[in-house]
Amino acid sequence: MAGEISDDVTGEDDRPVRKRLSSDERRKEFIRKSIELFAEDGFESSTRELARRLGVTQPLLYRYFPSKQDLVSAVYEEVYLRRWRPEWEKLIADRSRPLRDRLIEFYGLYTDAIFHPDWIRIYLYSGLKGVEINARYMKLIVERIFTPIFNEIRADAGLAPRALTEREIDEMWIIHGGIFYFGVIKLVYQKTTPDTKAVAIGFAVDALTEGLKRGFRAEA
Amino acid sequence: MAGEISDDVTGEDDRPVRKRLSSDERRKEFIRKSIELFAEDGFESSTRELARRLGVTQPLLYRYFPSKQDLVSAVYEEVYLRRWRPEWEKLIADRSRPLRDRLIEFYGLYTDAIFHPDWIRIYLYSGLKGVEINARYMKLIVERIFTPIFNEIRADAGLAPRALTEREIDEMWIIHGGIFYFGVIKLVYQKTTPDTKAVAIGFAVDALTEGLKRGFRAEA
DNA sequence: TTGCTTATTTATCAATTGAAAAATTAACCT
DNA sequence: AGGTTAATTTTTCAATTGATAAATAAGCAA
Repeated sequence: MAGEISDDVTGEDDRPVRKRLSSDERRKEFIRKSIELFAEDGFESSTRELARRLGVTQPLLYRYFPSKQDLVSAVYEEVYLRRWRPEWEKLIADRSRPLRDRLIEFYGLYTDAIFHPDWIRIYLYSGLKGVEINARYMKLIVERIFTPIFNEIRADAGLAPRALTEREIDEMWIIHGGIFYFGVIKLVYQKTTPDTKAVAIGFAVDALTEGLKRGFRAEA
Repeated sequence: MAGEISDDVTGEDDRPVRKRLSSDERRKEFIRKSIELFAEDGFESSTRELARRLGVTQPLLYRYFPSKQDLVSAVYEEVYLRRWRPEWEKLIADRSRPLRDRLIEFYGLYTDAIFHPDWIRIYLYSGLKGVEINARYMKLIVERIFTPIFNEIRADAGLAPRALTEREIDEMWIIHGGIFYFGVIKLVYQKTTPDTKAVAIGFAVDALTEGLKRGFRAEA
């Protein structure tokens, strides 16, 4: 019941657990625990439950966030943007390696980043709540992931680069969404192992590559 | 504000709108409006808002459902089970038609049934809430959809029937989930047109068929 | 019409919610 | 040590929630 205030302190245990945190640290703690809590129960979780889990009182929250909605927004920012790795784009475009290897490695890293209950659940919750940051994230996927992958598949097929059509974006969503949905099933509903993930990614990458190339054949 | 009690009455407007409903009708009305409301705002929507939309008072709900949770359960039943069409399975297994046609038609019908905001949102909400009916539904998909589709693809490839491996189930989830996720994007986040749906389904069906057959090649 | 059944409303509760204001106290600085 | 800053708690509110009990009235049967 008591004493669940902090996780790992200095290592010293003769000194009592640090009680007052700096403004910065406390704010981060609120966000960190919120991610955990919102992932479990949704954004309707109470600020009192959040405070209880942090071992502080509920009104303290309002020293750091003007309203609960501001806390929710901070959680969005953290969940969506902090896990994005700019190097993913470089990996996809690294033509010194076979395309299939690159795509499999990219989706391995990408799913390592997002196949966590908190990420997936908050993504779904925020999508359901109709938040605009969700749409922003999807736009990011199209621009920074679909576009380079598409370029590489074109190049690999010996074809000139060109922009994606709406139809091709939809097709890429089928596969990308399939991978995401696989994560939802394996994570939210049951357990998963690294190798089943790898197998699924291999299947998806081949389906994407073959599927898009099949479409290219119809071109002049 | 007032008078949003019923949809279409007799046509007479001098007579006040029908107020009392039979026990059966009222119960159905509660479920019907709940689906609408829960799809919009999630299961945390208040019973008062529900009553307001029906033009009745809030305690009336408790004549028909012992608790809000019972109403939620009734909504699950309605959403999940009422839309399932047993003839889907027959369609998939009808070998008088080319396999690709059958699969495309099946996914056309299936998505016609589930690509509605209420279905998709309630499916996601209930999944996030960790309800067991969601897991039951996924089991239904594997048994009544994946299994027959898999059998047909085997037969189409001239191979003997056999049970699905865990790996093949995962692979089928990638494609099936991709179609579902496509629906989520097109419906929850933007609009869609029938032909973009057909194109996406064609892509997915080919990816599934080719992908599974590719796996079969490794067999003895 | 009269009377009975039951669908519906009125009135009310206790618990929980987000939030504000004021009091307190831990920790840092000189 | 003493004094000051600011992190934290105490106290408190009004609104909203799910739910109950009793009063009312609509519609059917006689």
